Amino acid sequence: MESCTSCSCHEHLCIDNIPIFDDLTKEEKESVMEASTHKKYKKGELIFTPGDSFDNLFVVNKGIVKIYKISVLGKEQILRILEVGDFMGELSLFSKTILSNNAEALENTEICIIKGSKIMELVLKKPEIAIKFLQKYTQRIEESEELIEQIGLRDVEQRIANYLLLEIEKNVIERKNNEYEITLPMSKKDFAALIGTSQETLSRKLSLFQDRGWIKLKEQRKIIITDINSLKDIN
Amino acid sequence: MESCTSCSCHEHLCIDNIPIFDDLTKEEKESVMEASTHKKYKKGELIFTPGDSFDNLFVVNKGIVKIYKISVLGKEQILRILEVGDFMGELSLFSKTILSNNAEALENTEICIIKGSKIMELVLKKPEIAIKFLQKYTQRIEESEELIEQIGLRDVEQRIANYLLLEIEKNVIERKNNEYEITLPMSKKDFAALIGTSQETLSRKLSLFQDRGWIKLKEQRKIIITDINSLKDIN
DNA sequence: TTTAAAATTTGATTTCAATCAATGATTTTT
DNA sequence: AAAAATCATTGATTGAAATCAAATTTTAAA
Repeated sequence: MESCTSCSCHEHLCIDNIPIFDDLTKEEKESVMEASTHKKYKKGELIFTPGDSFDNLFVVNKGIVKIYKISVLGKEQILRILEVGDFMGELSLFSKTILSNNAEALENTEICIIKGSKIMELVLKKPEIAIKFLQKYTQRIEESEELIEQIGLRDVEQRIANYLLLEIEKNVIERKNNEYEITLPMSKKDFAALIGTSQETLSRKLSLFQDRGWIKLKEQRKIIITDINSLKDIN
Repeated sequence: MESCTSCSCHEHLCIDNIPIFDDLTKEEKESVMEASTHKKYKKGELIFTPGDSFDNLFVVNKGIVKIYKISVLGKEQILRILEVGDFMGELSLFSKTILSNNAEALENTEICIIKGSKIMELVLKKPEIAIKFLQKYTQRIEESEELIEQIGLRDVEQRIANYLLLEIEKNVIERKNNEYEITLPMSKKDFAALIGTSQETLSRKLSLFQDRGWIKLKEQRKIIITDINSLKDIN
C-alpha cells in the first residue's frame, strides 16, 4: 500500500478500523481503499440529511457522529451514536433507498467514504463478508428494538438508569469499591434526545438521582455511579 | 417434489411464499424444504418468548403474528406484525443471539420452520441470496427507525393518521370518490400497542376523528377514510 | 340459544413529562 | 481577556395521555 504522504488522511487506518473487513487480504483491502475517499467535518457540521442519496458506506475514522430524526417542531430523536469504526449509510447500500435520517458530527470528525459498488463486489465475491454485514445488521435491528422498548415501555428514570448501566458495561473506569466513572460521549442535551425526553426533564432526574445518593454529577459530561444496585432496581 | 399427502401441511407453498427465495432453482427449493418442518398455532398461542434460542427461520405460511415486547407492568409494545410470507427469528440466524421478543399468533397460524444451517449454506453458496437478506434487513431497520420516529416525535393523533395512510398505500379497497376502506389486521387493542398508546386513548381519538368527519367507524376492524387530506395535514 | 369471555367505548381523575421562562455555568469565539 | 454563544439547571405551569372505573358491544364457548 502506498504510504499516505500526499494527503493529510490516513488511508491505512480507515479500513483497519472496520471489524467487518478484518479477514480481507492486504490486496483486497488496498482495492477497497482505492475506491474510497476521505472527508473532514467540523463539529456541528451535517454529513447528510433526509433526501440525500448516496451509494456509499461512511465509516467514522475519527470523532463522533449522531444519527437522528427531527420533527417539524424541531424536536430531535437520536437513533444512534457512531464512534470510531462504526459506519452509516448502509441502508442505501444494498437497496437504492433515499436516506431518511440526519447525520451530524458531534466533534471534529473524519469520515472514510467507500464506494457502494466496491462493497457489493466484495459481498458477491466473498460470502463471509456478507455474513458479517448480516451480523452487523442483526445487531442494528436489535439496538433499534431496544430503543423502541425504552421509549415505548419505560419511564424517564428507567431509561436513564438503563443507559448508565449500559455505559458501565462497556466504557467504565472503575474508581474504588463499586464506584464507576462515566464520560458521556455527547452533551446532556443530546443524551436527552437519545432517550426520548427533554433536556429539562433529564436535568431534573439526574439531580434527583444525585439527591438519592445514586450518582454524583461532576463535569458536564462526567457522572460517577455510586449506587449501581439502585439503578438496577428501578429497571 | 413429493406431493404432500401424508401430512396436512403444504410444503410446496411454504417456500414459494418467501420472495427472498424466488430465484432458487427447483432443486434448491426442494433441498431447503427438506430441512424444514411445519407447525400450527392457535389464535393466542405463543410461538416464542424471550430467552428462547433457536437456530431457525420462521416463515408465516398462513395467519398473522405479532412480535412484541412487554414490560413488567404488563404493557405491550408491538414491534411489527407479520403476514403471510414474512419471517421471524432471523436475528438468531447469523449471530447466535438469544431471542428477546415475544411472538404470538393473532389468528390460527401455520409456520414453516427452516433450519438455520440450511440458510447459512445457501447464503455462502449464492451471494445473491445474501444480498436479498441484506435488503430485507435494511427494510427492517428502516421500519424500526420509523417506529422510533412515530413514538418519539409524534403525538397520538399523528401516529394514528400515519398508520391509516400507510394502510391505504398498500391494502386499500377504494369505494367511491376518495373513500377508502381499511380492515385492520389486528384488534384495536393491538393497534394501540403498535403505535405506543393505550386502547382507551386510541378509542377516544378514533371517535374524535369520526366527529371531525375524517373517518367512519364500521365493524370492529373496519374503518372508512372519508377525508384523507385532513389525515395528511396533521402529519 | 344462552352464557361467558373479550373487546370496545365513554367518563372521571391523576400523573408524568413537556413547555414556558429565567438564571447560571461552560465553552467557544473574537 | 472579554464577549458571545451554547449548554445546563431550576422554577412555575400546562397539557397530553395514562390510569382507574364502569357500561356496552361483540365474539366465542357451552
